[in-house]
Amino acid sequence: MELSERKKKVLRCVVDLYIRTAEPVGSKAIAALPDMSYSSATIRNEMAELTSLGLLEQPHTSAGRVPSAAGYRLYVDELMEDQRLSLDEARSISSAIDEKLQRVDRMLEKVAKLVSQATELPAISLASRQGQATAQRFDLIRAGDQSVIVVIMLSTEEVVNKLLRLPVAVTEADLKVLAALLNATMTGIPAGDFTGQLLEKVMASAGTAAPLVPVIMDFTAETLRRQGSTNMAIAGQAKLLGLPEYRDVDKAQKVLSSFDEEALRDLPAVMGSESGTKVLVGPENVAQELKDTSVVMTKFDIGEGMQAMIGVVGPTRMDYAKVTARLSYFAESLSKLFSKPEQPQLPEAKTRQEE
Amino acid sequence: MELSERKKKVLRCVVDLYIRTAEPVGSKAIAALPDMSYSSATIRNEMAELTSLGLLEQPHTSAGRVPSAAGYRLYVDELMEDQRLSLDEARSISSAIDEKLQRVDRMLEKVAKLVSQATELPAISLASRQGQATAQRFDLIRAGDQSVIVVIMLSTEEVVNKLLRLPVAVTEADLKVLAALLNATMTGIPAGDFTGQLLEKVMASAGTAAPLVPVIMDFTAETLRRQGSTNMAIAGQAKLLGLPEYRDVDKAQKVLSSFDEEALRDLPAVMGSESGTKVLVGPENVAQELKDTSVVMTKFDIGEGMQAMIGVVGPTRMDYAKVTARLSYFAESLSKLFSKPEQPQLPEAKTRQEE
DNA sequence: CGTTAGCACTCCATCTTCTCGAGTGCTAAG
DNA sequence: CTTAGCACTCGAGAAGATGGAGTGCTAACG
Repeated sequence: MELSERKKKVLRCVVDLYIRTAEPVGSKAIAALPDMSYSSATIRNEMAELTSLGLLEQPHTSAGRVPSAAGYRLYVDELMEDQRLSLDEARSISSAIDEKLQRVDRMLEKVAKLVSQATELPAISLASRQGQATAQRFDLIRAGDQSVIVVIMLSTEEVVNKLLRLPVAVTEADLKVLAALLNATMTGIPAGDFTGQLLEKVMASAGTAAPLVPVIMDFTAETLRRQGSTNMAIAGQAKLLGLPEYRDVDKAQKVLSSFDEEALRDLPAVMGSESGTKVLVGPENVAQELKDTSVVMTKFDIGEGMQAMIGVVGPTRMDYAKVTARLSYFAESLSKLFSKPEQPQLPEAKTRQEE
Repeated sequence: MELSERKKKVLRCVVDLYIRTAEPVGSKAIAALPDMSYSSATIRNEMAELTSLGLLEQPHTSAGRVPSAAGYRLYVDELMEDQRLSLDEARSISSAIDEKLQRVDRMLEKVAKLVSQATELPAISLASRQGQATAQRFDLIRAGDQSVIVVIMLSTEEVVNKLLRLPVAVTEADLKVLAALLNATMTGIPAGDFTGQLLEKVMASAGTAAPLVPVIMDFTAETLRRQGSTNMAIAGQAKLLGLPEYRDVDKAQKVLSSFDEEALRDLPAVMGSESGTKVLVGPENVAQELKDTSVVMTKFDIGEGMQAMIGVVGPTRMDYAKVTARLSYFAESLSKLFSKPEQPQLPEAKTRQEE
């Protein structure tokens, strides 16, 4: 069923206005809008029909209308004007991103903070790898008589290390042998296959350096497991409380608690595998706690088999246009930043957008 | 001026009760307490005097009494019964800590979460080093024709690494020379001294590997700077909203915002340098936002020149005895865990306490 | 002299009632 | 098809009424 142009226009106005004011909007308010050339009575009729179509709702008789979940859906999918960032905003965002982002988790924190600032809502950022990581190469550095630094290069191109204290002294020669052994036996093996069996096999050939093996294996397995898991960061939680719909402390607490818990872990599942922005409107939502609450998430690739998502959590009436615009811009900038080889730190080329 | 025993007892009861109920306590409630052998009228007299001494306050005539900041102070300093952990609690806490805590920031997150769970309040954990870190040793590992892994061992005994992509190919020999050069010139130097001058000097001697030098120096300086800074983690923010005093959204928001901002950065300064537990009661507090709010922080050493702090933020009427007991226990367990060499992962010896 | 019972008084929290106004749906005229 | 007009609905917020918890004071008690 297709809506008339006028109905669409009215619906759009209702949503826009509701987004701004957070209060039910009446026919008069719509009629007063600058580019609305009908009287409030006409609008009323249209609104009545939109209501019976399930796109608007009335909190009670004689209150204005509020968009229903279906109404938001339609708005997001069809009616929303895709709001470009102004030049200023784009500039300030990209200069913020430019800073060197060292490690993944630091990066996530930073990004979450930026997104939160840009949207004035709580923001989530997460990154995960698809596929199993394996160790690709081991190096052992002798850091003293009784300490060794283990450096492991992973298939994901990430490098991890750990300083080990030993109860016994080891020689350079020991380490050389051990490193060769590790590279021969423990590379290319997914986390799941680090079993007691493998341990025994490796230790048997390890000679004097045998006591080191279990520790290194533990560390490796742990690291690989961690690689598979999802990192995430949240910022700007307090912003939620500034919004009128969360003046109800109970509601706010539910949402905030769902951050603490692992409830958000399965966001990636909900998002599916395609990149792009998804809007989860109110009841369609992931966690039960998040009625009245929408989640907007953008998924994108950051190279090297990693996927990242950024998103915000806010009231269902949040300004979707603004939020999605900002998220897409962030996503784009970030994936550019990451696909670029880290090394030649070229001054960011002209990637600005028109206003 | 010294209070009579009875006054002390009354004061303690008022605070205890207020902690539990979050409501002004009346004379009758105190008199009804099991080990209170006076009538409500007597208690009333005592309370009136305590009020005129500034230790209690009345929200208004004909409401019960509430401890004043000074009252809390006295309570914390003298009256509080130091509440030992029950055996069960101690056991559950130490088993939680036992898990391997890999990196500092992971560790902080985990600890904050645990503390928050144990106290049912928002918790903060932070760690910082005192003194300047320097690089102690450089190793370069060739990871392919055009990539190198830089491994830096710091004076703090932490090891960091970074994978570098190069625009040019390098040989093992190049790297060996460069590593020697780095170890000769860039070790033992604090972050502040990584100047353009040093860069030029090192590059002059670097030969074919010269292009690598600036990147490594950048990374080193950045790392050292980060070492000096304080890491921190916060958990359980949503718990704040469960407390009656923060049903006032504005108040809650102020406190939660102060987490987001860097307001807490100067907590270390306020804490001074001695180890131990400090209670910052309401108005004595750090940030202006935190009126009505107290902060309990415990500072302790975790070896290798690192100091850590754990603490909670909550209403001034929080259960100080419980909170400090738990914090001290955490602090003790953690500093034990860290002072122990990581390697020989002995089954935790008997460090339980009596009930 | 310290302790306690009794009592008048205060003042907040809570509930009820009332009023006001925004917004609606319907009808009839343009 | 659009618009003006009007009676009607209903919630938000103000105003008022009620009850009870808690106080301070006084006087009696051991």
